[in-house]
Amino acid sequence: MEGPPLSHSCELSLPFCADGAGSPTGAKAHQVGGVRVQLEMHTLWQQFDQLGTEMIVQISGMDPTAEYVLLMDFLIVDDKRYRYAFHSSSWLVTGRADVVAPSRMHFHPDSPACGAQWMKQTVSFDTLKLTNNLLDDNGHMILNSMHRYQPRFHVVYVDPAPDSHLNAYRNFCSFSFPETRFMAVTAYQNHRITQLKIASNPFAKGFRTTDPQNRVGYSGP
Amino acid sequence: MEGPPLSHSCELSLPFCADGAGSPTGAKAHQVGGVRVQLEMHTLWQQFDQLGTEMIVQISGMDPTAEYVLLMDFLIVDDKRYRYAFHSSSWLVTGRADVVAPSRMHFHPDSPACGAQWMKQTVSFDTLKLTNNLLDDNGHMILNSMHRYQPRFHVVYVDPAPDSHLNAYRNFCSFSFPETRFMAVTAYQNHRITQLKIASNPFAKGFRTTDPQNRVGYSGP
DNA sequence: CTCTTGACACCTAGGTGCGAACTT
DNA sequence: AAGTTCGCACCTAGGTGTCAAGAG
Repeated sequence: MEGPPLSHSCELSLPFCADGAGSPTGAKAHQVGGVRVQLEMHTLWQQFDQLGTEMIVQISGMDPTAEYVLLMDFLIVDDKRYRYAFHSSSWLVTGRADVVAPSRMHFHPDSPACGAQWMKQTVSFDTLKLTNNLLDDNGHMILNSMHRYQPRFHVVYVDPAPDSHLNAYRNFCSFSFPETRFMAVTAYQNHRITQLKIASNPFAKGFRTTDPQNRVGYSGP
Repeated sequence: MEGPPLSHSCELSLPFCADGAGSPTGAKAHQVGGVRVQLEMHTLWQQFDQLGTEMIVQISGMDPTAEYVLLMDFLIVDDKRYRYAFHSSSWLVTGRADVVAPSRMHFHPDSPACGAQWMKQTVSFDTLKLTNNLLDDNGHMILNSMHRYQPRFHVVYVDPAPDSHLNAYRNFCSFSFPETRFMAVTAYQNHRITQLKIASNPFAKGFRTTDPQNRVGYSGP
Protein backbone atom coordinates (compact mmCIF):
# COMPACT_ATOMS: atom_id res chain seq x y z
CA MET A 1 0.00 0.00 0.00
CA GLU A 2 2.13 2.79 -1.25
CA GLY A 3 1.97 6.24 -2.67
CA PRO A 4 -0.54 7.87 -4.87
CA PRO A 5 -1.68 6.75 -8.22
CA LEU A 6 0.75 7.91 -10.86
CA SER A 7 -0.18 11.09 -12.59
CA HIS A 8 -0.56 12.83 -9.29
CA SER A 9 0.69 16.35 -8.59
CA CYS A 10 3.51 17.38 -6.27
CA GLU A 11 3.89 20.64 -4.47
CA LEU A 12 6.99 22.39 -3.21
CA SER A 13 6.96 25.70 -1.43
CA LEU A 14 10.03 27.82 -0.89
CA PRO A 15 9.54 30.91 1.26
CA PHE A 16 12.78 32.65 2.09
CA CYS A 17 14.73 31.53 5.10
CA ALA A 18 17.40 34.14 5.83
CA ASP A 19 20.54 32.24 6.67
CA GLY A 20 23.92 33.49 5.57
CA ALA A 21 25.90 31.25 7.91
CA GLY A 22 27.45 28.13 6.52
CA SER A 23 28.18 29.78 3.22
CA PRO A 24 31.37 28.07 2.10
CA THR A 25 34.49 29.70 0.65
CA GLY A 26 33.25 33.19 1.44
CA ALA A 27 30.50 32.93 -1.15
CA LYS A 28 28.03 35.80 -1.37
CA ALA A 29 24.38 35.46 -0.43
CA HIS A 30 23.44 34.97 -4.06
CA GLN A 31 25.24 31.68 -4.25
CA VAL A 32 23.85 28.50 -2.76
CA GLY A 33 26.08 27.85 0.26
CA GLY A 34 23.62 29.37 2.69
CA VAL A 35 20.46 27.95 1.21
CA ARG A 36 18.24 26.02 3.62
CA VAL A 37 15.12 24.10 2.75
CA GLN A 38 12.60 22.60 5.10
CA LEU A 39 9.72 20.25 4.63
CA GLU A 40 6.20 21.58 5.10
CA MET A 41 3.37 19.48 6.52
CA HIS A 42 6.03 17.55 8.40
CA THR A 43 3.60 15.78 10.71
CA LEU A 44 1.44 14.56 7.88
CA TRP A 45 4.54 13.34 6.05
CA GLN A 46 5.55 11.38 9.11
CA GLN A 47 2.15 9.76 9.35
CA PHE A 48 2.42 8.55 5.78
CA ASP A 49 6.02 7.48 6.29
CA GLN A 50 5.09 5.34 9.28
CA LEU A 51 2.67 3.48 7.07
CA GLY A 52 5.54 2.70 4.76
CA THR A 53 5.03 5.09 1.88
CA GLU A 54 3.89 8.44 0.46
CA MET A 55 3.24 10.94 -2.27
CA ILE A 56 3.07 14.75 -2.33
CA VAL A 57 5.88 17.06 -1.26
CA GLN A 58 5.75 20.43 0.46
CA ILE A 59 8.94 22.29 1.31
CA SER A 60 10.00 25.73 2.52
CA GLY A 61 13.14 27.79 3.12
CA MET A 62 15.73 29.37 0.85
CA ASP A 63 18.36 32.12 0.42
CA PRO A 64 19.03 34.36 -2.74
CA THR A 65 19.68 37.79 -4.09
CA ALA A 66 20.38 36.83 -7.69
CA GLU A 67 19.05 34.44 -10.29
CA TYR A 68 18.13 30.87 -9.55
CA VAL A 69 16.67 27.86 -11.27
CA LEU A 70 14.57 25.48 -9.18
CA LEU A 71 14.07 21.90 -10.24
CA MET A 72 13.12 18.42 -9.12
CA ASP A 73 13.92 14.88 -10.11
CA PHE A 74 13.19 11.41 -8.77
CA LEU A 75 15.79 8.82 -7.81
CA ILE A 76 14.99 5.16 -7.60
CA VAL A 77 15.76 4.10 -4.01
CA ASP A 78 17.08 0.62 -4.65
CA ASP A 79 17.54 -1.89 -7.46
CA LYS A 80 14.36 -3.76 -6.54
CA ARG A 81 10.91 -4.42 -7.88
CA TYR A 82 8.14 -4.93 -5.33
CA ARG A 83 4.71 -6.44 -5.02
CA TYR A 84 2.22 -6.11 -2.22
CA ALA A 85 1.23 -9.15 -0.21
CA PHE A 86 -2.33 -8.54 0.92
CA HIS A 87 -2.37 -11.46 3.35
CA SER A 88 0.57 -10.07 5.31
CA SER A 89 -0.10 -6.39 4.48
CA SER A 90 3.50 -5.84 3.46
CA TRP A 91 5.69 -5.19 0.45
CA LEU A 92 7.83 -8.03 -0.84
CA VAL A 93 10.80 -7.88 -3.18
CA THR A 94 10.01 -9.70 -6.41
CA GLY A 95 13.28 -9.17 -8.24
CA ARG A 96 15.62 -6.63 -9.79
CA ALA A 97 14.34 -3.22 -10.79
CA ASP A 98 13.15 -2.80 -14.35
CA VAL A 99 15.56 -0.74 -16.39
CA VAL A 100 14.68 2.79 -17.43
CA ALA A 101 16.31 6.00 -18.54
CA PRO A 102 17.48 8.34 -15.75
CA SER A 103 14.83 10.66 -14.34
CA ARG A 104 13.84 13.72 -16.29
CA MET A 105 14.50 17.05 -14.64
CA HIS A 106 11.39 19.08 -13.91
CA PHE A 107 12.16 22.82 -14.07
CA HIS A 108 9.89 25.00 -12.03
CA PRO A 109 8.00 26.95 -14.72
CA ASP A 110 9.05 30.32 -13.23
CA SER A 111 12.75 29.45 -13.68
CA PRO A 112 14.96 31.29 -14.02
CA ALA A 113 13.96 34.02 -11.61
CA CYS A 114 15.74 36.15 -9.04
CA GLY A 115 15.76 35.24 -5.37
CA ALA A 116 13.38 38.08 -4.52
CA GLN A 117 10.90 36.58 -6.95
CA TRP A 118 11.11 33.12 -5.36
CA MET A 119 10.81 34.65 -1.92
CA LYS A 120 7.80 36.77 -2.73
CA GLN A 121 5.42 33.89 -2.20
CA THR A 122 5.26 30.19 -1.59
CA VAL A 123 6.69 28.39 -4.59
CA SER A 124 4.53 25.56 -5.81
CA PHE A 125 5.46 22.57 -7.93
CA ASP A 126 1.84 21.70 -8.55
CA THR A 127 2.45 21.43 -12.27
CA LEU A 128 4.71 18.42 -11.74
CA LYS A 129 2.89 15.29 -12.79
CA LEU A 130 3.86 11.63 -12.71
CA THR A 131 3.24 8.94 -15.28
CA ASN A 132 4.18 5.34 -15.98
CA ASN A 133 4.00 5.88 -19.73
CA LEU A 134 7.52 5.42 -21.09
CA LEU A 135 6.51 7.24 -24.28
CA ASP A 136 5.06 10.24 -22.47
CA ASP A 137 5.43 13.46 -24.44
CA ASN A 138 3.72 15.77 -21.97
CA GLY A 139 6.92 16.37 -20.05
CA HIS A 140 5.70 14.38 -17.04
CA MET A 141 8.06 12.53 -14.74
CA ILE A 142 8.29 8.92 -15.91
CA LEU A 143 8.37 6.40 -13.07
CA ASN A 144 8.15 2.61 -12.91
CA SER A 145 5.18 1.29 -11.04
CA MET A 146 6.01 -1.03 -8.15
CA HIS A 147 9.39 0.65 -7.64
CA ARG A 148 10.43 2.89 -4.78
CA TYR A 149 11.42 6.52 -5.34
CA GLN A 150 13.02 9.44 -3.53
CA PRO A 151 12.00 12.94 -4.71
CA ARG A 152 14.93 15.37 -4.84
CA PHE A 153 14.93 19.14 -5.00
CA HIS A 154 17.66 21.31 -6.57
CA VAL A 155 18.53 25.00 -6.30
CA VAL A 156 20.85 26.19 -9.05
CA TYR A 157 22.49 29.62 -8.98
CA VAL A 158 22.68 31.13 -12.45
CA ASP A 159 26.29 32.32 -12.47
CA PRO A 160 26.81 35.30 -14.79
CA ALA A 161 30.63 34.93 -14.66
CA PRO A 162 32.28 34.12 -18.02
CA ASP A 163 34.14 31.24 -16.39
CA SER A 164 31.08 30.03 -14.48
CA HIS A 165 31.92 26.39 -15.23
CA LEU A 166 34.80 26.72 -12.76
CA ASN A 167 32.25 27.39 -10.03
CA ALA A 168 29.72 24.79 -11.16
CA TYR A 169 30.47 22.53 -8.21
CA ARG A 170 29.33 25.14 -5.75
CA ASN A 171 26.57 26.77 -7.79
CA PHE A 172 23.95 24.18 -6.96
CA CYS A 173 22.55 22.51 -3.92
CA SER A 174 20.30 19.45 -3.59
CA PHE A 175 17.81 18.45 -0.93
CA SER A 176 16.24 15.08 -0.19
CA PHE A 177 13.78 14.29 2.57
CA PRO A 178 13.78 10.60 3.46
CA GLU A 179 10.21 10.75 4.75
CA THR A 180 9.03 11.67 1.26
CA ARG A 181 10.08 8.39 -0.31
CA PHE A 182 7.17 6.55 -1.86
CA MET A 183 6.18 3.46 -3.77
CA ALA A 184 4.94 4.24 -7.26
CA VAL A 185 1.66 2.47 -7.97
CA THR A 186 -1.13 2.64 -10.53
CA ALA A 187 -3.70 1.74 -7.89
CA TYR A 188 -3.45 1.86 -4.13
CA GLN A 189 -2.31 -1.33 -2.45
CA ASN A 190 -2.18 -0.47 1.25
CA HIS A 191 -5.67 0.27 2.53
CA ARG A 192 -4.28 2.37 5.37
CA ILE A 193 -2.57 4.66 2.87
CA THR A 194 -5.89 5.04 1.09
CA GLN A 195 -7.62 5.95 4.34
CA LEU A 196 -4.93 8.48 5.29
CA LYS A 197 -5.22 10.08 1.86
CA ILE A 198 -8.98 10.28 2.15
CA ALA A 199 -8.70 11.75 5.64
CA SER A 200 -6.12 14.38 4.70
CA ASN A 201 -6.95 15.46 1.14
CA PRO A 202 -9.94 17.82 0.81
CA PHE A 203 -10.64 16.61 -2.72
CA ALA A 204 -11.36 13.16 -1.38
CA LYS A 205 -14.00 14.31 1.12
CA GLY A 206 -16.59 12.36 -0.82
CA PHE A 207 -15.09 9.13 0.49
CA ARG A 208 -14.95 10.11 4.13
CA THR A 209 -17.04 8.20 6.63
CA THR A 210 -17.77 9.06 10.28
CA ASP A 211 -14.90 9.61 12.69
CA PRO A 212 -12.09 9.90 10.17
CA GLN A 213 -9.86 10.95 13.10
CA ASN A 214 -9.78 7.41 14.38
CA ARG A 215 -8.44 6.15 11.09
CA VAL A 216 -5.76 8.79 10.58
CA GLY A 217 -3.52 7.79 13.44
CA TYR A 218 -4.42 4.13 12.96
CA SER A 219 -1.53 1.84 13.74
CA GLY A 220 -3.14 -1.59 14.24
CA PRO A 221 -3.02 -4.51 11.78
CA MET B 1 -27.24 48.63 -19.77
CA GLU B 2 -23.57 48.90 -19.13
CA GLY B 3 -20.61 46.92 -18.06
CA PRO B 4 -20.40 44.14 -15.59
CA PRO B 5 -21.51 44.10 -12.07
CA LEU B 6 -18.83 45.66 -9.94
CA SER B 7 -16.49 43.21 -8.35
CA HIS B 8 -15.71 41.67 -11.69
CA SER B 9 -12.21 40.67 -12.75
CA CYS B 10 -10.07 42.26 -15.46
CA GLU B 11 -7.39 40.59 -17.49
CA LEU B 12 -4.38 42.07 -19.24
CA SER B 13 -1.89 40.03 -21.20
CA LEU B 14 1.47 41.32 -22.26
CA PRO B 15 3.50 39.02 -24.50
CA PHE B 16 6.64 40.63 -25.85
CA CYS B 17 6.42 42.63 -29.04
CA ALA B 18 9.99 43.28 -30.28
CA ASP B 19 10.14 46.89 -31.38
CA GLY B 20 13.19 49.03 -30.77
CA ALA B 21 12.17 51.76 -33.20
CA GLY B 22 10.62 54.87 -31.81
CA SER B 23 12.76 54.74 -28.71
CA PRO B 24 13.29 58.41 -27.88
CA THR B 25 16.56 60.14 -26.97
CA GLY B 26 18.61 57.08 -27.85
CA ALA B 27 17.21 55.18 -24.89
CA LYS B 28 18.18 51.52 -24.51
CA ALA B 29 15.70 48.67 -24.98
CA HIS B 30 15.24 48.43 -21.23
CA GLN B 31 13.57 51.79 -21.08
CA VAL B 32 10.02 52.33 -22.19
CA GLY B 33 10.35 54.30 -25.44
CA GLY B 34 9.91 51.24 -27.62
CA VAL B 35 7.16 49.55 -25.64
CA ARG B 36 4.08 48.65 -27.65
CA VAL B 37 0.85 47.26 -26.29
CA GLN B 38 -2.07 45.89 -28.23
CA LEU B 39 -5.55 44.89 -27.25
CA GLU B 40 -6.50 41.22 -27.33
CA MET B 41 -9.96 39.99 -28.27
CA HIS B 42 -10.29 43.12 -30.37
CA THR B 43 -13.38 41.96 -32.24
CA LEU B 44 -15.25 41.09 -29.08
CA TRP B 45 -14.30 44.44 -27.60
CA GLN B 46 -15.71 46.19 -30.64
CA GLN B 47 -18.98 44.30 -30.36
CA PHE B 48 -19.39 45.48 -26.78
CA ASP B 49 -18.31 49.00 -27.68
CA GLN B 50 -20.94 49.23 -30.39
CA LEU B 51 -23.57 48.45 -27.79
CA GLY B 52 -22.35 51.42 -25.80
CA THR B 53 -20.41 49.89 -22.94
CA GLU B 54 -18.10 47.16 -21.56
CA MET B 55 -16.06 45.44 -18.94
CA ILE B 56 -13.04 43.10 -19.11
CA VAL B 57 -9.68 43.99 -20.67
CA GLN B 58 -7.21 41.84 -22.60
CA ILE B 59 -4.01 43.33 -23.98
CA SER B 60 -0.72 42.15 -25.49
CA GLY B 61 2.65 43.53 -26.60
CA MET B 62 5.67 44.91 -24.75
CA ASP B 63 9.44 45.54 -24.81
CA PRO B 64 12.04 45.10 -21.92
CA THR B 65 15.39 43.75 -20.85
CA ALA B 66 15.48 45.12 -17.32
CA GLU B 67 13.09 45.58 -14.42
CA TYR B 68 9.56 46.81 -14.85
CA VAL B 69 6.48 47.47 -12.80
CA LEU B 70 3.11 46.91 -14.48
CA LEU B 71 0.02 48.62 -13.16
CA MET B 72 -3.50 49.73 -13.96
CA ASP B 73 -5.83 52.46 -12.87
CA PHE B 74 -9.25 53.74 -13.91
CA LEU B 75 -10.02 57.26 -15.06
CA ILE B 76 -13.50 58.67 -14.97
CA VAL B 77 -14.35 59.61 -18.57
CA ASP B 78 -16.40 62.73 -17.92
CA ASP B 79 -17.85 64.75 -15.07
CA LYS B 80 -21.29 63.15 -15.45
CA ARG B 81 -23.58 60.83 -13.64
CA TYR B 82 -25.84 58.64 -15.78
CA ARG B 83 -29.05 56.70 -15.56
CA TYR B 84 -30.49 54.24 -17.99
CA ALA B 85 -33.80 55.03 -19.69
CA PHE B 86 -35.43 51.68 -20.38
CA HIS B 87 -38.14 53.11 -22.61
CA SER B 88 -35.59 54.57 -25.02
CA SER B 89 -32.87 51.99 -24.30
CA SER B 90 -30.26 54.67 -23.82
CA TRP B 91 -28.12 56.33 -21.17
CA LEU B 92 -29.06 59.80 -20.02
CA VAL B 93 -27.01 62.33 -18.10
CA THR B 94 -28.56 62.98 -14.71
CA GLY B 95 -26.09 65.50 -13.37
CA ARG B 96 -22.52 66.07 -12.26
CA ALA B 97 -20.33 63.16 -11.27
CA ASP B 98 -20.23 62.21 -7.61
CA VAL B 99 -16.94 63.16 -6.01
CA VAL B 100 -14.42 60.51 -5.06
CA ALA B 101 -10.74 60.11 -4.35
CA PRO B 102 -8.52 59.52 -7.40
CA SER B 103 -8.26 55.91 -8.59
CA ARG B 104 -6.09 53.53 -6.70
CA MET B 105 -3.17 52.06 -8.60
CA HIS B 106 -3.34 48.30 -9.03
CA PHE B 107 0.16 46.81 -9.17
CA HIS B 108 0.44 43.56 -11.01
CA PRO B 109 1.30 41.10 -8.22
CA ASP B 110 4.47 39.95 -10.02
CA SER B 111 5.87 43.52 -10.00
CA PRO B 112 8.68 44.31 -10.03
CA ALA B 113 10.06 41.73 -12.44
CA CYS B 114 12.49 41.80 -15.33
CA GLY B 115 11.32 42.04 -18.92
CA ALA B 116 12.21 38.43 -19.63
CA GLN B 117 9.87 37.44 -16.81
CA TRP B 118 6.96 39.46 -18.23
CA MET B 119 7.62 38.10 -21.70
CA LYS B 120 7.79 34.48 -20.62
CA GLN B 121 4.03 34.12 -20.70
CA THR B 122 0.84 36.06 -21.07
CA VAL B 123 0.53 38.46 -18.19
CA SER B 124 -2.86 38.39 -16.54
CA PHE B 125 -4.53 41.02 -14.38
CA ASP B 126 -7.20 38.60 -13.26
CA THR B 127 -6.62 39.52 -9.64
CA LEU B 128 -7.88 43.04 -10.29
CA LYS B 129 -11.34 43.39 -8.82
CA LEU B 130 -13.81 46.27 -8.81
CA THR B 131 -16.05 47.46 -6.02
CA ASN B 132 -18.37 50.34 -5.25
CA ASN B 133 -17.58 50.18 -1.55
CA LEU B 134 -15.81 53.43 -0.64
CA LEU B 135 -14.51 51.81 2.54
CA ASP B 136 -13.07 48.78 0.77
CA ASP B 137 -9.99 47.40 2.48
CA ASN B 138 -9.34 44.51 0.14
CA GLY B 139 -7.31 46.64 -2.24
CA HIS B 140 -9.98 46.54 -4.93
CA MET B 141 -10.45 49.35 -7.41
CA ILE B 142 -13.14 51.68 -6.08
CA LEU B 143 -15.51 52.95 -8.77
CA ASN B 144 -18.74 54.92 -8.67
CA SER B 145 -21.72 53.10 -10.07
CA MET B 146 -23.51 54.89 -12.92
CA HIS B 147 -20.31 56.65 -13.94
CA ARG B 148 -18.25 56.02 -17.03
CA TYR B 149 -14.65 54.79 -16.83
CA GLN B 150 -11.58 54.29 -18.98
CA PRO B 151 -9.15 51.56 -17.88
CA ARG B 152 -5.51 52.61 -18.26
CA PHE B 153 -2.38 50.49 -18.32
CA HIS B 154 1.10 51.61 -17.24
CA VAL B 155 4.58 50.23 -17.81
CA VAL B 156 7.18 51.66 -15.44
CA TYR B 157 10.90 51.07 -15.91
CA VAL B 158 12.66 50.61 -12.58
CA ASP B 159 15.65 52.90 -13.12
CA PRO B 160 18.67 51.82 -11.05
CA ALA B 161 20.46 55.12 -11.65
CA PRO B 162 21.14 57.19 -8.49
CA ASP B 163 19.63 60.24 -10.21
CA SER B 164 16.69 58.29 -11.61
CA HIS B 165 14.26 61.07 -10.76
CA LEU B 166 15.82 63.07 -13.60
CA ASN B 167 14.61 60.40 -16.02
CA ALA B 168 11.23 59.89 -14.42
CA TYR B 169 9.42 61.59 -17.29
CA ARG B 170 10.61 58.97 -19.74
CA ASN B 171 10.67 55.94 -17.48
CA PHE B 172 6.99 55.19 -17.80
CA CYS B 173 4.47 54.74 -20.55
CA SER B 174 0.68 54.61 -20.40
CA PHE B 175 -1.86 52.93 -22.67
CA SER B 176 -5.58 53.49 -23.01
CA PHE B 177 -7.94 51.71 -25.37
CA PRO B 178 -11.07 53.75 -26.06
CA GLU B 179 -13.09 50.65 -26.86
CA THR B 180 -12.55 49.41 -23.31
CA ARG B 181 -14.48 52.26 -21.71
CA PHE B 182 -17.41 51.04 -19.70
CA MET B 183 -20.26 52.14 -17.49
CA ALA B 184 -19.90 50.94 -13.92
CA VAL B 185 -23.11 49.31 -12.68
CA THR B 186 -24.19 47.10 -9.80
CA ALA B 187 -26.70 45.33 -12.03
CA TYR B 188 -26.94 45.20 -15.80
CA GLN B 189 -29.13 47.83 -17.40
CA ASN B 190 -28.80 47.18 -21.13
CA HIS B 191 -30.33 43.83 -22.01
CA ARG B 192 -28.16 43.56 -25.12
CA ILE B 193 -25.01 43.82 -23.00
CA THR B 194 -26.35 41.04 -20.82
CA GLN B 195 -26.97 38.86 -23.86
CA LEU B 196 -23.52 39.54 -25.31
CA LYS B 197 -21.94 38.66 -21.97
CA ILE B 198 -23.93 35.44 -21.78
CA ALA B 199 -22.99 34.58 -25.35
CA SER B 200 -19.27 35.25 -24.91
CA ASN B 201 -18.44 34.21 -21.34
CA PRO B 202 -18.17 30.44 -20.76
CA PHE B 203 -19.12 30.81 -17.10
CA ALA B 204 -22.51 32.12 -18.15
CA LYS B 205 -23.36 29.12 -20.34
CA GLY B 206 -26.15 28.25 -17.97
CA PHE B 207 -28.11 31.24 -19.25
CA ARG B 208 -27.70 30.54 -22.93
CA THR B 209 -30.76 29.75 -25.00
CA THR B 210 -30.94 28.44 -28.58
CA ASP B 211 -29.24 30.36 -31.39
CA PRO B 212 -27.20 32.73 -29.24
CA GLN B 213 -25.49 33.79 -32.49
CA ASN B 214 -28.58 35.73 -33.50
CA ARG B 215 -28.43 37.75 -30.35
CA VAL B 216 -24.71 38.51 -30.38
CA GLY B 217 -24.73 40.73 -33.45
CA TYR B 218 -28.13 42.07 -32.53
CA SER B 219 -28.53 45.69 -33.58
CA GLY B 220 -32.28 46.30 -33.46
CA PRO B 221 -34.17 48.34 -30.86
C1' DC C 1 -38.82 55.55 -8.18
C1' DT C 2 -33.81 54.33 -8.67
C1' DC C 3 -30.41 51.74 -7.19
C1' DT C 4 -28.03 48.03 -4.40
C1' DT C 5 -27.46 43.60 -2.06
C1' DG C 6 -27.20 38.70 -1.26
C1' DA C 7 -28.85 33.93 -1.74
C1' DC C 8 -29.17 31.00 -5.55
C1' DA C 9 -28.78 27.73 -9.58
C1' DC C 10 -25.75 26.87 -13.04
C1' DC C 11 -21.57 26.73 -15.14
C1' DT C 12 -15.97 25.87 -15.84
C1' DA C 13 -11.94 23.50 -14.37
C1' DG C 14 -9.83 20.08 -12.30
C1' DG C 15 -8.33 17.02 -8.06
C1' DT C 16 -10.12 12.54 -5.43
C1' DG C 17 -10.64 7.25 -4.96
C1' DC C 18 -13.93 3.61 -6.69
C1' DG C 19 -14.70 -0.44 -9.24
C1' DA C 20 -15.60 -2.87 -13.40
C1' DA C 21 -13.26 -4.21 -17.40
C1' DC C 22 -9.17 -5.19 -19.45
C1' DT C 23 -4.28 -7.05 -20.28
C1' DT C 24 -0.44 -10.09 -19.32
C1' DA D 1 -3.39 -13.89 -10.27
C1' DA D 2 -1.22 -9.54 -10.68
C1' DG D 3 -1.25 -5.29 -12.47
C1' DT D 4 -3.33 -1.45 -15.38
C1' DT D 5 -6.84 1.55 -17.39
C1' DC D 6 -10.85 4.37 -17.72
C1' DG D 7 -15.51 6.18 -16.87
C1' DC D 8 -17.69 7.71 -12.86
C1' DA D 9 -19.62 10.11 -8.72
C1' DC D 10 -18.08 13.23 -5.60
C1' DC D 11 -15.57 16.85 -4.10
C1' DT D 12 -12.99 21.97 -4.03
C1' DA D 13 -12.82 26.52 -5.84
C1' DG D 14 -14.66 30.10 -7.91
C1' DG D 15 -16.79 32.78 -12.13
C1' DT D 16 -21.75 33.77 -14.26
C1' DG D 17 -26.44 36.28 -14.35
C1' DT D 18 -31.17 35.89 -11.91
C1' DC D 19 -34.39 37.35 -8.87
C1' DA D 20 -36.52 38.76 -4.70
C1' DA D 21 -35.89 41.81 -1.18
C1' DG D 22 -34.15 45.85 0.69
C1' DA D 23 -32.41 50.89 1.11
C1' DG D 24 -32.87 55.66 0.17
